[in-house]
Amino acid sequence: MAPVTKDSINRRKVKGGEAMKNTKREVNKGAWTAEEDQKLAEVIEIHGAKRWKTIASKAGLNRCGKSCRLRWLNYLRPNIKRGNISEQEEDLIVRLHKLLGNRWSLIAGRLPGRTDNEIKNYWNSHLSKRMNQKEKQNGANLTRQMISIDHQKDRVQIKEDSSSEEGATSTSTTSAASKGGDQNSNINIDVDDFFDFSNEGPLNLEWVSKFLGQDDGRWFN
DNA sequence: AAGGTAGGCAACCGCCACACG
DNA sequence: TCGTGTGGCGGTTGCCTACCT
Repeated sequence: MAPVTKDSINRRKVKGGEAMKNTKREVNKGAWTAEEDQKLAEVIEIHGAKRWKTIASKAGLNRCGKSCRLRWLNYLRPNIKRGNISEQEEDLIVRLHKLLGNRWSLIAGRLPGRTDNEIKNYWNSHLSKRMNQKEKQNGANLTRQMISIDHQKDRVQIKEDSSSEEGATSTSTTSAASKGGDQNSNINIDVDDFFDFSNEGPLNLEWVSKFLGQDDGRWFN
């Protein structure tokens, strides 16, 4: 299947933008036009990317603030990458998903220029199917590491989640270990430390491997 | 050639958390 | 403390294109 091209998307935008107007509430919905994009970008350049409701009104767009925010973050934002997800990025997505689950915003935070929406779409359309195939190949008994965050204690706990193909799931909790500690224990670490990426390169896989030590090879071939 | 189907992506929806008065 | 507004997030939908029969 050939990818949906940018041109085709833009053609769709114009057509859909007109067709999907919600006249009852006088709020535009559906695809964005190039004119709307330009207006939105101009207003954000002046006022900054905050107070989305104000931005929407200042731009003269019959859009809600949420729609403007989404459009900016997923499409118009500078330095945004679109398409052509590299093998390295793909590998990182898979590893992070194993660690974090469907926390797309957190995963996107590790991939500069990528949006949570793009990663979510990429996962749903590409990786999830391949993961399912891989899991079937590897047998019924799987071990998944699940992250849980204790907001009261500001701690992150990584649990091993053993599941079978029948869907039975049991979560075992063993004694806490220090960060990067015992291989057979759950890991209990500091939230700020865990999500502090300031000292790392954007695609540094070492910290992922620290938690997923059993996976030292690529996921897909 | 025409209709059906799957893939892919943008955008919307609903819920939740947080800030502020 | 409570109500309201706003932003953020994940799930889901809608629609177009390319491929298949």
